[in-house]
Amino acid sequence: MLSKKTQYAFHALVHLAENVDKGPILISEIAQEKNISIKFLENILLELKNAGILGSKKGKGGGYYLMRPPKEIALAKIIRLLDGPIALLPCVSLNYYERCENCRDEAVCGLNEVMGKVRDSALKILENKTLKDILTRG
Amino acid sequence: MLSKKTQYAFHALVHLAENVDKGPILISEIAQEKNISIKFLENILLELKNAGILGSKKGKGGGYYLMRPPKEIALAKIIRLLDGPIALLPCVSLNYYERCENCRDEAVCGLNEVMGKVRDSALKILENKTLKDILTRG
DNA sequence: CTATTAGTCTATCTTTTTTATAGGTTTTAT
DNA sequence: ATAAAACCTATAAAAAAGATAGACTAATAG
Repeated sequence: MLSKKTQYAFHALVHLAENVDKGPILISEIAQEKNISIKFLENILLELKNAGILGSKKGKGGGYYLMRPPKEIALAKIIRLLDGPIALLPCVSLNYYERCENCRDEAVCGLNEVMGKVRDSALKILENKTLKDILTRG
Repeated sequence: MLSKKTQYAFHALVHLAENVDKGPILISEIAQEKNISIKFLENILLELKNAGILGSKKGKGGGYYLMRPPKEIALAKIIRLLDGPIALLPCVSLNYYERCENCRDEAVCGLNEVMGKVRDSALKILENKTLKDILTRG
């Protein structure tokens, strides 16, 4: 499961994407709209900003905004940033690989092989779907 | 990521599957072979037994054994038992569903839709691949 | 130039989950 | 009887998740 942090990030990003035309959006507005603790959200948005995904403006008329169009922000990027590995096992993670401590040889480990396939099938979606794809429909 | 508990369970089950012909297998043998804390493993095997996946025999000549042939034990079942939901969000989980607290209507939530697809693609593999498919190859 | 607004930064705290251990109990084979 | 081995319950230790606090900095309006 994704952490609350990542779940909140997605909802916040959706709100920002749905209001791109309105200039910077207040943290407090997002918090209220999406039912998220404002202080917790503050940290999350800051992390997204430090990763170059969001920009911000201080003072009156300030707030947060997307640095790129929604269709250029892949879901996988957000998950990896806030939650870490997408793979189910460290030994099949592309970005957070760790050697398996419990098997002799990963090259012939069937678990490794199957979990690699699960990772691929998840990535096929998460690398290609973007913020644009998760906006409210209808 | 799967918990250590679930990872250990898979490795233990593989060992049991690869030794089905040898009668009951000692916890201590599995622990040594797979490099797992024996006491931790004890709890895990007990849980698998209580779920009907393993059987056991006490006293001399005792140990654990599979209750069904490896090809009838789906990976999804093990994960759900020890780790809980396979889905990335509570609101798309089939077995551990919880309503989304952060969106107005799941029926039109794009995040819900995409994460549902990720769940389906993972389940397509995890429901169909069994213990037999993760035995050491070659 | 000062008051207000709003993000920035860092630290801490609480709770929950994960991982692991301890130690006695029961069952079974010999 | 004895020894082997699983059973059971409790607890502890460590890590991660979730949340909050408060002082600081930058921008804007007047």
